[in-house]
Amino acid sequence: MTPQDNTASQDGRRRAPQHLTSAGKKILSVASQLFYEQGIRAVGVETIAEESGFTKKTLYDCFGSKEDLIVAYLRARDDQWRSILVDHVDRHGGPASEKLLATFCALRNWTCTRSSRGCAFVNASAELPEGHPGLEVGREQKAWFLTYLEELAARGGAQDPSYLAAQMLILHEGACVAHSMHTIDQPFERTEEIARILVENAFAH
Amino acid sequence: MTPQDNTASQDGRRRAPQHLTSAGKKILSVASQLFYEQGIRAVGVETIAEESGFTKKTLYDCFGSKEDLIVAYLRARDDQWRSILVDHVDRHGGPASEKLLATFCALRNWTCTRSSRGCAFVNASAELPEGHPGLEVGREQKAWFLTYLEELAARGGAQDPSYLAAQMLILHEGACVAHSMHTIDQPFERTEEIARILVENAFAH
DNA sequence: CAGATGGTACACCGATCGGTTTATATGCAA
DNA sequence: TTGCATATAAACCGATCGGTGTACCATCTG
Repeated sequence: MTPQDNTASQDGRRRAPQHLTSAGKKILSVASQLFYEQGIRAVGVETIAEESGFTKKTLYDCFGSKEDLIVAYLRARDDQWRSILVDHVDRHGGPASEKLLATFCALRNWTCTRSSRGCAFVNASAELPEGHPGLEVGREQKAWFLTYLEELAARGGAQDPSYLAAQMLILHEGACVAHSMHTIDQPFERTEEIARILVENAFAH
Repeated sequence: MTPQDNTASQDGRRRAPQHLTSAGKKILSVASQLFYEQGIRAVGVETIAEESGFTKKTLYDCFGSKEDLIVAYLRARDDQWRSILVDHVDRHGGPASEKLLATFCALRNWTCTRSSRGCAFVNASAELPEGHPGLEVGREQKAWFLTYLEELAARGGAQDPSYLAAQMLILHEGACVAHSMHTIDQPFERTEEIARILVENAFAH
């Protein structure tokens, strides 16, 4: 529950980006940006090394393989989104129903600042072959998020928390895609309006 | 409006897969499956040639480049989804409001038979670099779909057709992702239930 | 019969991929 | 002072990438 603890939570398995060399941190940060903006397969380790100002040797000393670097990238993104989401929702006062709606505001903020090309885990699952350990990170991320929504819904006294959570999740995914594909205007606002209707329904007595 | 015409519509620009050699058709069909199931960048032209039983030379005689083959793949998928959607909705009797809901049934059928790994255009936009002609195919596809939803909504006398269409689009995208990521059970049923609520709201007097 | 057309088989191209190796230099801690 | 950890620089590896060239063969059409 401490501030720096809100990303290490829920379950036993957890990451370890903190005991990275400063070179490792820089490489991971550069790799994350390139992977997200150009696609994982589109970016070679050579490019990552050059862009980060370190050698390929150093990269391999820090991460072992491109596969492990990809996993580190996805874990780091997972961490960032979790903490941004939780922070935003926690700061948002009001009943749990309002907190549920605040998740869409968090999504809009997150998306507009550093996530304009859709969900990194959805993108990764389009690129990575079956069995790649990065896919497991994505599954964990989605499962965690669904559980988080469920807890919010339950805390607010929704009639069917898991049902409402599933609805919210569909909306999140939809907003994310609609935004990244530029199909409609103001996708987050439109989505939050849908969510408001569903939330009101779910909390009706 | 003739049966074989329902994919060549709307605007001037249109494809031409019909004047493909039988070898070309086979190559395109194999490439489509591999591109969709493993990702575009993950599949090399060598593999496509081998799997389809033709030579790389023949592949290049038919399509010119991998880039053009990718575009042909996306166009073909666009065609297939459009005709399946329109067929399904046309066969579905009832008022336009019911036809709007039928689009989710069409999506479920399409997805469960040959589209279990999410939207090909969303996946492509995660993989392809900016400026790739395949991205334009995706934009056209989404724009067409939005217009199609809008026309259905307008025909049914919705209060704000473009607003309702945007809502429906968000739901389609969300259902697609939720299904391909296996995050929740019965995503299409859950999504259609949301849609029903929105449609009822939109047609309320 | 002549000549496109559509195909096979296969060697070959330069570039890039992920990954390794060797040898060297620096800075910090016992 | 010794020694380890963290770097650098750069050559190198086999494999695969997208794409080309050449030579030959079948079939259909005028």
